[in-house]
Amino acid sequence: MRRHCQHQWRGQIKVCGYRMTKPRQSIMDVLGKTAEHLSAEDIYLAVHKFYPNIGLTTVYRNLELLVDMGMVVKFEFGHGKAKYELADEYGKKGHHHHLVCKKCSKIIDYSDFMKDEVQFLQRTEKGLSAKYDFQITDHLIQFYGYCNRCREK
Amino acid sequence: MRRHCQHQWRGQIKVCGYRMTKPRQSIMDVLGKTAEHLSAEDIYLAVHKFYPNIGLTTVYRNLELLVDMGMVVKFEFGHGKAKYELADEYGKKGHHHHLVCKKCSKIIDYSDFMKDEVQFLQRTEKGLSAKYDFQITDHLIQFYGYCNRCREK
DNA sequence: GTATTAAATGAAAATGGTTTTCATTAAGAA
DNA sequence: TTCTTAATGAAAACCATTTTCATTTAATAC
Repeated sequence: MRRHCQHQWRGQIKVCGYRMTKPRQSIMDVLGKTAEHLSAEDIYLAVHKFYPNIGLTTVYRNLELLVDMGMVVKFEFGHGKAKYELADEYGKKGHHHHLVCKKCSKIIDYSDFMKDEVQFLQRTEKGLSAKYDFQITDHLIQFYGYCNRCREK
Repeated sequence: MRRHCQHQWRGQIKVCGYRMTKPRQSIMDVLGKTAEHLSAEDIYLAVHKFYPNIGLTTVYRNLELLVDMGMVVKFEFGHGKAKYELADEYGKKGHHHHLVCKKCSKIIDYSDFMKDEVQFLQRTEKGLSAKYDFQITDHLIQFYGYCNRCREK
């Protein structure tokens, strides 16, 4: 897969038989420009600034579509609202995981220590697939705890 | 921590300044007896059979309390309802993780390949804590995919 | 450019898991 | 047994997300 690129997005959507609409484009733009982990409402508000006609429903619908197409990833960090980010291949962040603060909900992206992780995942996925006859397509690795500001000194 | 044991539960609750009530006891009983991953409603229905006065509200309230006390773990597998199980130290399952089928939502517990995992976690947590000044208390590792019945052959 | 047609949209209503409110009950100490 | 306060249950509220449905619009054909 290639890097973040509008033409690729558009192409992908066309190829899949969908139309390139203004709301669709706007949502992708917002996701492409932020480094944050946005909720549907966050995205709605951001798009609303330059495209005030957008409806929250449309945001949800398009996010679902983009997630299905693999261009966006949905995360549930456990505070009610789902968060969305561009998939590795479409965003500028590259492959990363998250540290989640249990107090302030701050989320830190990290992409260190990935060699270890890849090794661990390869071995484990192989072993699990075989033992449980289960086709693994995906994994979730998240660390929870307290960030420096929330930790009692 | 010690093994699954009613007297420990009760003691723990008392020690924390809470009262031992019939609904509380019932919820712990249900969680202690099942091997499944129960939702609040599942627990409500199970308790309801032998304690028909139980209210769903009470189930939610007590689950929250038990989670706070660390006796129960809450999981969000991503299909709307949270699932609950006894914490490692209180249940009979021991430390384990989950394989989640994206189609039928079946959840398989596994506790194999843990040596690798422990190694990976130790190294990674150590590295992340230091680099991001973040106190890690907890982690979530989950594999998603298709179980043998849902996988197109 | 215009007509055509099905996909996409937006507003409002519905959904459904979870939380809150509040009057009542009951656990545990005195 | 009394007393205090935590705990309970029913009903209502909450709130993120989905559904409904009439209207708009992107993309294709003319």
